[in-house]
Amino acid sequence: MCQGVYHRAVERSPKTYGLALLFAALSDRTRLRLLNLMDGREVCVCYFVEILGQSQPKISRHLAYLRRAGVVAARREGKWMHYRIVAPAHAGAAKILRETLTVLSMDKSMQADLTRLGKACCVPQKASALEGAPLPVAIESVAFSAR
Amino acid sequence: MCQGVYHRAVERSPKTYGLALLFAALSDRTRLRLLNLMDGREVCVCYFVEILGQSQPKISRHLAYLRRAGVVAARREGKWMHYRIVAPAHAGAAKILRETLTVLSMDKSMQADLTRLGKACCVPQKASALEGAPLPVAIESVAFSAR
DNA sequence: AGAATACATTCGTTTTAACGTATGCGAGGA
DNA sequence: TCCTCGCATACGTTAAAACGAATGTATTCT
Repeated sequence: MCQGVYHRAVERSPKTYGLALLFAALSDRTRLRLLNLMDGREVCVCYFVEILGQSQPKISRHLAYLRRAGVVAARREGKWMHYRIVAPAHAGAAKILRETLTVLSMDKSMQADLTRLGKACCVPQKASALEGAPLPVAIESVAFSAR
Repeated sequence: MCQGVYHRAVERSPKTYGLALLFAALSDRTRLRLLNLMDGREVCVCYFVEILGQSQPKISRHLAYLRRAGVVAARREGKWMHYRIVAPAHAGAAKILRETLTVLSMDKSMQADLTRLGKACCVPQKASALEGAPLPVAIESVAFSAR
């Protein structure tokens, strides 16, 4: 408990602070990379760790931040946790998030992340850490289709 | 010197970090209010202090943050400093900033700020602190017209 | 039941942000 | 020239973010 901007946002003025909350969630490169990977699909945590090449607790903490900000939701499937993007309650925030995802999709390094996700899924033996992990699943229709 | 996200952004990876930088700039309610007031016009600092009802150093520091983030620019006119929104270098950031301004314009508290700005300009004697202060000037054509 | 797997959370530390207060500085005005 | 005004910046404090490392917790496997 006690998460900086998040907490200040929740306690104080009701209006527009939801927006500041969204922006705080988007103000970290790791979180932007996670969101980009989740754009249009539901992804298992182990893929994030593999693709971003960063520690599992770090990934998990950033996902928790996004979850508290109302930007993603989690679903358990056996041992695995799947994360997906959800539309924020604030309609304006939802618009901005969509715009952001579109902008991210044009970034070269973000495209590279997606490429690596594709490779990790098609050639799982190359990433031994992903043996048996459930593949990312497209969820265009679920909640927050891109574009 | 040494400004958190800003500095990390400048030093590290070249790509997409510009976006995280923009989002950091937008992740504060006071800064969102300032940007909303500057949407489509150039505004003198004294008006920000008057309208937001917050200390001058606080306003000034937030304006400096926005300036370092490449979101606003300042112009001196005698004793007064005028601030205006400029398009960020990153094209995607510019799109998102425009979207954000549009979303802000629909917020009730942001509209209230603009109303108070209008009143402060038309009835300067009511706000004695603004005697002689230069009026905000529309700058639709300059750099970053809304919508 | 016990071990292993896949994540989440906690702890302690370092970095950064936000703020009030005080001070500095440039541009008129007396 | 000194003084004031409008604003920027420095200082010190408090709160919060980010991280590595360690630990906790479901779930599955044997």
